[in-house]
Amino acid sequence: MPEGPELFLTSQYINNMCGGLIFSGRVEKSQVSKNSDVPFESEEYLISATSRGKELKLTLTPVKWGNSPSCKEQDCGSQGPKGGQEPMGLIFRFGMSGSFKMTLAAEIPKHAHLRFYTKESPPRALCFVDVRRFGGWEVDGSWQPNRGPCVMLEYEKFRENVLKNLSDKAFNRPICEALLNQKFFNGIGNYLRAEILYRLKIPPFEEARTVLESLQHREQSSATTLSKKVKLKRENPDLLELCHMVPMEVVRQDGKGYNPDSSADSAAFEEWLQCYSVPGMNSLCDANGRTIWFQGEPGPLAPKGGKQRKKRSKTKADPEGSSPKVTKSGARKNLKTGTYQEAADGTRGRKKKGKPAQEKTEDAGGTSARNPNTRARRKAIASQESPAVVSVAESRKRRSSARKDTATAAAAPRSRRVKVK
DNA sequence: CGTCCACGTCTAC
DNA sequence: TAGACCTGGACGG
Repeated sequence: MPEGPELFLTSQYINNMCGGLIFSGRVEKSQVSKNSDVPFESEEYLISATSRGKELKLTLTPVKWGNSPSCKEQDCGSQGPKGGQEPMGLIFRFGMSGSFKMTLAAEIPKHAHLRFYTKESPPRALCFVDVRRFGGWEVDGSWQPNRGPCVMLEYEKFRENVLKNLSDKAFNRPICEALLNQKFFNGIGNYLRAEILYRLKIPPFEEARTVLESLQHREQSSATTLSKKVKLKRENPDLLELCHMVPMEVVRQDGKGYNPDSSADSAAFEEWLQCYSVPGMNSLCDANGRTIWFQGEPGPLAPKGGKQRKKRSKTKADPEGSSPKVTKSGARKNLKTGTYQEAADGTRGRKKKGKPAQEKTEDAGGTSARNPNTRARRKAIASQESPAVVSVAESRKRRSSARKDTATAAAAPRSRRVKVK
C-alpha cells in the first residue's frame, strides 16, 4: 500500500487501533527479515504514529516514562522506573507492499516482519506486514534527510522547496520522472503521478522545469484581489496544488487507498482512478523502467524507439534481424501492439536479473508503429461507463478484446478493471 | 508450467 | 543507468 496517502492512512489506523492500548515486552522480528533488530523492551508502553510523505514514524513510549514531571530529567537519563527505557522512534518505509495490521497474537499473518504485542489477555499484535520485503525500518527515529517535505501535510514547504530549486538538475528530467523524486515530491508514487498529470493533461515527458517555471509566473501576477486568487486556485489548481489535493482525495475516500486486502476498498479505489491502469489510456516506460499512464501525447522527452532498441542491443547486439529465431516471440509479442506503449516499450520489459544470458531476443520490435486507431478505440471503450448502454457481458467482452488486440499486458491492466467488471 | 507485472528504493558498474 | 532485492497474482500455452 505504499504512496503518501496510504502511509498517512496507516498512521491513522495505528492511532485509532492503539490509542490507550498497552503494549508489553519486546519487539519481535521475523527470522527472515534482514532489517535491524529493535532493541526496545518495556513492561508497559504505548504506540503512536505519524507520517511524512512515504515514511511513517512509530513512537514507542514506556508508560512510566516522562509522564510524571519528576521522572523527566532525573531518572530517565539513566534508567527509568521500570527498568526503563526511553521512548523510541522507528522510521518505516513500505517498499512496494508494506502495511500495518492489528491481529490476534495467535494469528500473526504471513510476512509479518515486525511484531508489537499488547498486554491484553488474549494478546494481540500490531504487525508490520511486507510480502516483498522491499520495505524496512530504522531505529534512528529521524526522517530520511534527503527526502523533501510531505506533499500532503507540509504543503507550503513542499511548494517552496520545489519553486526555489528549479535549477536543480532533477528538473531536467521529464515531469513524470521528476514527480517520483522524493527529494522534492515526498509522497508521490506511480499511481499519483499519473492521476496528477492527467488532471491537467500535461504530457508526461514534457521537461519538468518547463512545466514548473510557468507556475512561478502565476504565483505573482494573475488575479488582483485575494478572493479572486482563492477562487482561481480552487477552480484551477496548478500542478503543485494537485500534488497535495489528489493525494488528499485518496485520504478522504473511506477505504484505504491501494489495499488489496479489502475488496471493497480496492474496488472503490479503482473506481477513483481516472488514468492509472485504466483501459484506453496510453502507457510508456520511463527512464527508470516504471510505467507511466497518460492520455494524449507523451511529450517531447519521450523515450524514442531508439531507446527500446538500446536495451535490446544491450542484451545482444543485434539490432534487428540478426537473430530471428530466438525470438521468444512470446515475450515480445506482448510488447507489440500498436500503441505508444509498444512503441516505447521494448525496453521495459524486464529487468531481469539473475539470469544472464537468457534469451531475450528482442525483437519484436519491428512493429513499432503505433496505432492511433487502436488507441482511440480503446479509449472510447474505456469511457463507456454507463452500463445502461452496454450490457456488462458485452462491455467485458469488448474490454478483453481490446486487451487482446493490444496484446499486452502493458496496455491492459490485466486484472484490475476487468476484474471489477 | 513459465512469463510478465506490481503502490519503491538502493547501490554498484 | 542497469540491476538487485522479493513474493505472488493474472495470463498464456
